[in-house]
Order: sequence, then C-alpha cells, then structure tokens
Amino acid sequence: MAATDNSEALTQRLADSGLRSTPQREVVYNVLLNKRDHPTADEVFSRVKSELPTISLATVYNCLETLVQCDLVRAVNFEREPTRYCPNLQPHAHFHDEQTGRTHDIELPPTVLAELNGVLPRGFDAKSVEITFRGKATKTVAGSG
Amino acid sequence: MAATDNSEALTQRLADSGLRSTPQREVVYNVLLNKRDHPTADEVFSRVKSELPTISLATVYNCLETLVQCDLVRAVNFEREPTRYCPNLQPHAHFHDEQTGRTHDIELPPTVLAELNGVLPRGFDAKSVEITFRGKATKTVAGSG
DNA sequence: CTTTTATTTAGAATAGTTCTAATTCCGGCT
DNA sequence: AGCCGGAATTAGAACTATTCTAAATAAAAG
Repeated sequence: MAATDNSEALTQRLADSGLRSTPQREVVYNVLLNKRDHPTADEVFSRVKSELPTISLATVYNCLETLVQCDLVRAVNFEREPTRYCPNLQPHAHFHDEQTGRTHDIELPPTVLAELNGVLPRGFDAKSVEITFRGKATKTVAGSG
Repeated sequence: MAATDNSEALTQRLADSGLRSTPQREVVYNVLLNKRDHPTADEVFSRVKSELPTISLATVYNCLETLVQCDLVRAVNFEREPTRYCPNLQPHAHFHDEQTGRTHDIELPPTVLAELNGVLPRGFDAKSVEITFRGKATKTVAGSG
C-alpha cells in the first residue's frame, strides 16, 4: 500500500485552528491512516521513529492531542488501558476482543443512534455517545487490528 | 437514610467465590450502597475511614476489586479519569456531565439493548456493552451524583 | 535579518493503581 | 484453649501512562 499523504487536508485543518503543519504532525497522522489498528501512543511512537528517528514521545503525545482537537482523529479508551487512536471519523462503536486485545470498528446505523438518544430523559443533552462491546471475535477481519 | 446493611447477601456472594466476609469488605460495600454517586477509590477511602479509621488505601482497592469480581459492583471508566464504582447491577448506560463531572445512570430498555446487539456482524460475540453519553445535564436529578 | 511566536525536545513530575513483603486475622483441628 | 495454615490487611515502594517544565529549535512576520 502506498503511504497515504493527506498533507493538504491536514494542513487545512490545522490552519483552521491557527496551527502549523509540521513534519511530526504529518508523519503521526499518516501513521494513523496507514495502519488503522488503533495503536497506542507508544505504538505510534515506534512507527513514527522509522521515518523521524529523532522524534520524542512527548511530541507524539502532543501531535496526537492536536489531531484529536482538530477532529481528525478520535481517542479511544478501554478500561484503564493506554489510550488508542483511531482515524475513523464516522460514528461507530468499538469491539474490544478480550483474547487478542484487538479493536474492531463496528458500523452504527443512524437508526440505532437515534434510538439511543431516545433513552435519555429530559434534561440530558448529550454531545456524544461512546459504545464499546467486549467479548471475543471468532473471525478475524482484514483491516482491523 | 438508615445505613444499608446487606451483610448476609454480601457474605453469601463472597462465600460463593470462596472468600471471607470482613469488616473492610462490608464497610466498603455499604459505602457504595449508601451513596450511589459513583465515587472513586479515593472517595470511597475517605468515606470508609470514618468507620474504619485504620483502613489502608490498598485495602480499599482490594475490596473494590473483590466486589467487582463477585459481581456486586461495576467499575466504570471515563476517558483516563480515575475508575468509579457503581452498585447498580441493572443494565444501564452512564451520562457523564462535563460541567459538573457528575455521573448519572440511564436506564436501558431491553429493546434498545437488543437492537444494539443487532449491529454486530457475524463472528462478533459480545459479552457486554458499555454505553457512555457525554454532555451536560440541565436538570439535577436527586440520588445521582 | 531580527523579532516573535509556535513547536519540539528531554527529562522531571504527577496520578492512579498495583505490587511486595511483612503482619494480622480467623477458621479448623486437636 | 492452643496451634497451624491460608486468607486478608497494611504501609510503602514500584510501576505506567501521561502531562508538565524549561530550554532549544524552527519558522513566520515585520
């Protein structure tokens, strides 16, 4: 697979927030786009290092935080495990495989989302919902990790 | 409200797992039952201390872990915040109020739960689902915290 | 160019939780 | 009653993921 290069899109989004496009931010972003297996910051760090050997872990954290702020990436948490990062911006749930530790994106039909918002009593104004399944996946699905 | 004393039920559940009922476990459990505001381990610690002044934080963590194992209590996580504990065993979602930090239980009709399981593709066998709303609650609801 | 501001960096600091090793507690046996 | 053995508690050290700090670097603006 050719390395994704969404630098224009990224640059645009960063600019919208008054931020600069930097090599570090670009490489971190591309790492997330190229292997969408919900890596942790540490995993991103080691992947990025092959392209930018002198990058620091703090910078990786900074870049990830920036990408999340710009709505280019979602941060995903399972229990107290290290935060994982996900470039899928469609509304979706996560399936966390207890055996393998792998995370799979689960598409969420708008009907289900609508029904979910229906369960909120008056006075509760939700900005976002997070849905996490936990269990075991009997089939491995290409592209997830 | 009189202090809840579910010691028989607790003793039973513990025994089922080959564990003993201890003053520490009982007080920790009662603290959770008496104020269902999803306290953190630290909060439980300080509440328990008024009854058992010499208890240690490690013991509070141990007891909470034990109660979770025995299915008497649920551990709840929001992002990377400290784990909170919830004695509500009915299937329910959580609403996390961003302004106040308070957590509210949201009842989940079985129909919604069923529909949710429907979104899982073949090969995904979910043991549990976790649903977290994030936003602001315009009304304060008695009994939640 | 120089100034200003953003970004990166290494390492220290922090926070929540778990681990370790020693002590205490308690039930069952004599 | 007294002892044994496993379970539970404890204090404090250790650990891990993350954030903070302060200095160095880079890059835009004047």
